[in-house]
Amino acid sequence: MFISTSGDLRPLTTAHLAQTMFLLEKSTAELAETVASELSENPALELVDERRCPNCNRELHQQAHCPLCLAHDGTDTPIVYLAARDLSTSSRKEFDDAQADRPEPEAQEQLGEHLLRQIGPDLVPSERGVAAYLIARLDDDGFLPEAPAESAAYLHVPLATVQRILGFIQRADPPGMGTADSRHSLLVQLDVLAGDMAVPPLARQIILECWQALGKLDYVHISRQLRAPRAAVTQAAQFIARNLTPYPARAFWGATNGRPRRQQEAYGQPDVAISRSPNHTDGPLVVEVFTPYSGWLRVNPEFRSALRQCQPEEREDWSRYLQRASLFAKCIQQRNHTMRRLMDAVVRAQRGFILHGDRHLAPMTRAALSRQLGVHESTISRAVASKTVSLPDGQIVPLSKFFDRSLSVRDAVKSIVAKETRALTDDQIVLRLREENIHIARRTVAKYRATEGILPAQIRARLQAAAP
DNA sequence: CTATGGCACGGATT
DNA sequence: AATCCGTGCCATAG
Repeated sequence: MFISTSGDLRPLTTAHLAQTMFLLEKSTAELAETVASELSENPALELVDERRCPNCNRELHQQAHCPLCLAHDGTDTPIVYLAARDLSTSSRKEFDDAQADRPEPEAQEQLGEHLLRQIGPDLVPSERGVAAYLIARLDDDGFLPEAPAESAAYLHVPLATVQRILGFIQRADPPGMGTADSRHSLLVQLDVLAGDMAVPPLARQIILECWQALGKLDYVHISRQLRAPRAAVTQAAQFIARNLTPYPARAFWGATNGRPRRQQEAYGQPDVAISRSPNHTDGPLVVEVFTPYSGWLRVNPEFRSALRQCQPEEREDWSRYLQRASLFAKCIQQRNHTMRRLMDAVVRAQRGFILHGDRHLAPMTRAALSRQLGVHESTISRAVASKTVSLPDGQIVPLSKFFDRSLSVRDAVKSIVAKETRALTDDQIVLRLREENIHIARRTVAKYRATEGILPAQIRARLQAAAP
């Protein structure tokens, strides 16, 4: 219905196919670079700064798409169109806002720089390389998976140097980075904190001697083992829970409170934006597939005619340019076409999820979708893997979330636990789910709990007893 | 005995 | 061909 773009879109050559795949797996940001460099290298390629409505092909001026086509036809047929990133009007502001207080796409790298800046002044020049190496080796949680001695051997520097630098890293802004594990990290954080606030005397001892019991919130056991009053233990444990984090890297962004660490999903600008139609909130969903350029690509007609009258010795080079430009333009077109069809199918299938949340995610596989669209499975996989989507509520999620087989069930588990009055065991949760016509094994509930960061029933019960 | 987590297997998915 | 996922079995802790 919206496929009125000019020409034949079937892959003509293997080169065409290969390059289209190559382009499909790029995110919008990466595509921007590719297009820019192709434009600068290839004089035969031209960017025409003129936009047309992808539905009716009418020329557009200021608007992102033509209002006639937005006036909805059916009820929930999605409107899918290409939009130049910098011209997208509706969601632009929200992206900026979202980006302001959220982790950047390369949070890891930024965190690294952040650390280096802090400790830089303390280092002699020869130590900077060591510091950079150590920081680069930190994992997602901020731990150093290898022993300092290993790093020292690898870098051919004295162990003492490594230890000195690690000391700086551990005391830098998100405190406790560069330690071996959560336990060491907590101890370091405690030391840092002790500088400017009162730390319960028991806290350190509990972490040192009752690590396992602490994880299980078993205060009775701890107070017996340390021969300390219950109240003091509880107070110390609460201090730990409130002020320290077992995963130092994650504390870099956002607040440290909120115990079941809500791992907020963090991405930069999305590759696709889904929003409600501005006029009819019940109407079709509006889907913007972003392109990194405005206008469209084609072979420069002047270049083509110049070819006829150029010098013979230049002819070969020129026609090579020409061919390459036309191939590139076709591939970009093919990519955009595939992305539009892909998003159209996805949005049709997942309308409920988009509007009403995780619970309504319909099971959908890449394989089935590839059959529906008549493309190869790997095409879908690649296209899905590197893209993010912003939803009407402003969340930015990876496109792959639309293919999560267990999301809706996990959400059901979450809400059952959230509503429970007494802590339910996994078996009881299985029964509750059965009432909602969801049939899964007890073992699976346990797995889902784990991935959602929900504690086992016994510990939840203990928490409930302590809290009110 | 009950609740839970680890390991590993088979089947589906990518 | 490699990976992911749901599940059964078994060991462990309380």
